[in-house]
Amino acid sequence: MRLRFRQRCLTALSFTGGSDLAGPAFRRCRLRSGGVSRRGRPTLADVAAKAGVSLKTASRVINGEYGVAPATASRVQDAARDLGFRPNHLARTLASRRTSAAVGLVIPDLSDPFIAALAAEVEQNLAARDLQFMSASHGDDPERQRRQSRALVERRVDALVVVSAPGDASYLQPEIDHGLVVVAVDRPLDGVAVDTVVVDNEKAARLGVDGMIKAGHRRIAALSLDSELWTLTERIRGYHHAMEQAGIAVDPALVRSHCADVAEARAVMATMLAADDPPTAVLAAKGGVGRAAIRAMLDAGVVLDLTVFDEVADPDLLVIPPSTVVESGPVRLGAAAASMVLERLDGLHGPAREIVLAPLFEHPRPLTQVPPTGSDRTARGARANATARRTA
Amino acid sequence: MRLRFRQRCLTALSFTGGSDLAGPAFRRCRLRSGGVSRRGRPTLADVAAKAGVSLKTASRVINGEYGVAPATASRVQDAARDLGFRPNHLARTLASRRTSAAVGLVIPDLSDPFIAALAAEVEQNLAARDLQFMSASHGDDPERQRRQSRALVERRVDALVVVSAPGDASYLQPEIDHGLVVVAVDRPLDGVAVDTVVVDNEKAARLGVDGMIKAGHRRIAALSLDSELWTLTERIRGYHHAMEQAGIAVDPALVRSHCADVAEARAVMATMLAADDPPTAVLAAKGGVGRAAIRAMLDAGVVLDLTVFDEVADPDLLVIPPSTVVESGPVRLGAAAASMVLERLDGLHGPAREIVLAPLFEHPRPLTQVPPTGSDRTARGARANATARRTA
DNA sequence: GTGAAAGCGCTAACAG
DNA sequence: CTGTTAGCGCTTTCAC
Repeated sequence: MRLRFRQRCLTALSFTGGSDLAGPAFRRCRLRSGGVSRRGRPTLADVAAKAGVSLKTASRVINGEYGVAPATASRVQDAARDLGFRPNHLARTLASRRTSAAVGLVIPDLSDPFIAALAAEVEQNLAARDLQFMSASHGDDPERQRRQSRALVERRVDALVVVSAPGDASYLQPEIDHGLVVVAVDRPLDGVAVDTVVVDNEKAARLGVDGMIKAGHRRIAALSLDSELWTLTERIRGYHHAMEQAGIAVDPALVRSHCADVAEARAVMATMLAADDPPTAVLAAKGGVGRAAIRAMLDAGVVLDLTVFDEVADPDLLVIPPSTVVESGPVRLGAAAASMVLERLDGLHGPAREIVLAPLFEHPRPLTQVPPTGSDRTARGARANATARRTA
Repeated sequence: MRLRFRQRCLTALSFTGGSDLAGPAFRRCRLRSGGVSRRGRPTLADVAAKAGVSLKTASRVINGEYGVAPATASRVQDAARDLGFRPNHLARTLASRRTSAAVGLVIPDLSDPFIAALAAEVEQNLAARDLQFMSASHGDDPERQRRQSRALVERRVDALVVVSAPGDASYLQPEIDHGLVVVAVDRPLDGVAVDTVVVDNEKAARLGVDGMIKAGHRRIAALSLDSELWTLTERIRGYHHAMEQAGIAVDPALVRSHCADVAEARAVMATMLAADDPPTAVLAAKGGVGRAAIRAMLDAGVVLDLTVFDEVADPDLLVIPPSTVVESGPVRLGAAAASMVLERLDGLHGPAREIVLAPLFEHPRPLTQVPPTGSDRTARGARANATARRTA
């Protein structure tokens, strides 16, 4: 096959000499000769000339306007086809004083499946309205977010959908004043009042921890990353609320909300499990942290109840499935954000709107019911067998 | 916190009255008054007027050119800041006769983690060169791919990176002739000779199956989806080659390369497992199909050796980890594609280049060694215990 | 039915 | 150091 593939490729039309770009500045080297573009794209004027009509007539045909004799129209169409004419959307936007029909997506990182799912949904909803979609990643760096937003504004996007990095974003206010539509999704945007769609992450964590408390757990660990991310801090707040409401004193040794990375989370979990008084259940504030906890449990040979967030891909197929999965639902977030954008673009005025979605819960595995007797049960007491369960 | 969030949002600067867009056509309603744009963005002319200088001087300052008196320069800068001026990249592109500094990514679906990882890598490499990135999904529909490509060309992207739908793409040839850089990644592009970076999928499958044969398997099933996708058909070819080379007659009952979807793949696998003469190992040509096979094994209470593709997220954490994972490596594919684009944009001429990467192999679980005696071993004979393994 | 002229927001030569 | 004149590729008046 290796061979076949090579063949197919190399017997195809020979390469036409490469791009007409040269030098790091990508300057077009366009040599005019006789009034028609040498290389580079033909213009509407070229088409008009070839068809022997005026610019305006050519324009009418290309835009499907009425009032052109059929014969003239087809002459123009032939010329356009022969020349490989493609209308220049940039010039069109400029001349028509219309908007660019493009929307920018400012996100942390496209390679995160949660973000990718959200982005895909936004794109699909916008594509249905012929809006082009440009994305720019900021890697949770506020400064990069600012630069990326600026770049998109300079390209005159009609709207910005933002999954924001932490930090102030009031630099967007002037753009909003100048008519830019901004919608915050998954995380609120600080310093500007814009349409927002988020999930109640505090409640999500609170209910998750509550479920574990109801199952009899009292020693519940909480793991998160060292980050100012709104979603993460909300989840840790939810943990504390749930414990407080249940009248359980939080053991500081069980709360590590500032792990540097996933590897540290795993080590921290291992240490907790090896301690005299290990937790019997865990809240992991982020997908990767949850998987780190699972690895630590695997290493220690124990199975604790576990609440994780946004474990998008088949949590029930994990060796130790989490007992509770909280989903923000990237698809519904993306869909809601897209529809807010469209409404604003359609002329909706009025104050910033806020949608707070309820978190979604899944239980790939039933919680281990911990008998309410005694309070210093060990991790080993809560052990369960990973192979005991079976999925539908 | 629910409360706190509301507060923070609603006490922020009050919403300024919405976008300046109205009606479904998104036409700007821009009322001029006294020569300065009422709403809509200020132009360089506005800045120049406010600073009391000519257009060209303002332009010089905005572009950081030399030869402007410091006092003049700062007056212009102040004016620009006060007005909230942002250069119009579209107009700039048009006037300067330079390229748009944008690259289009034409992909099947952003929500696929493999594609998302590839896209993220392309974006990152291009962003480092200040190239804006636009993506467009085609959902493996050739007609949509054509439309999306056209839309990107009309926006005058400098290059197109394509993870192609099946089918002819020779409609790109005129664009290439007009200077568009096109790079195919992960899957070759039919009908045009362009720079290409793919993985040798035939070899990937062949080696994967070969490994299972070497472990003693003879009844090896192959599962794939009903699709013309190059990657999938290559993998099925690889399966047949491996079997042929080993002199094993392929049992047609074990090859189902045209499942309609993942659910059907699961059912097919279940049927195979329940048959008198079940397979002892499986090749699943795609991530989702692999997980379907795992579910079927789980249902049947057996663990067969399994080769899967592109199981990006922690295959070792699956209940039944595949014995072999073949990775195309979305990151290296994306990086290679990006660098090919950059080289062409930097003026590299010459024939289409082809990079064929070797597949990457991982073994989350050692293969079950099947004794070479007898040939009608049942699935039950190859059973293993999922809990016996432990990961590093 | 068709076309000429003006201009979108900017840069690119040239002059002063 | 600064300004003037063209024009990018297209749409938009408004006239023929």
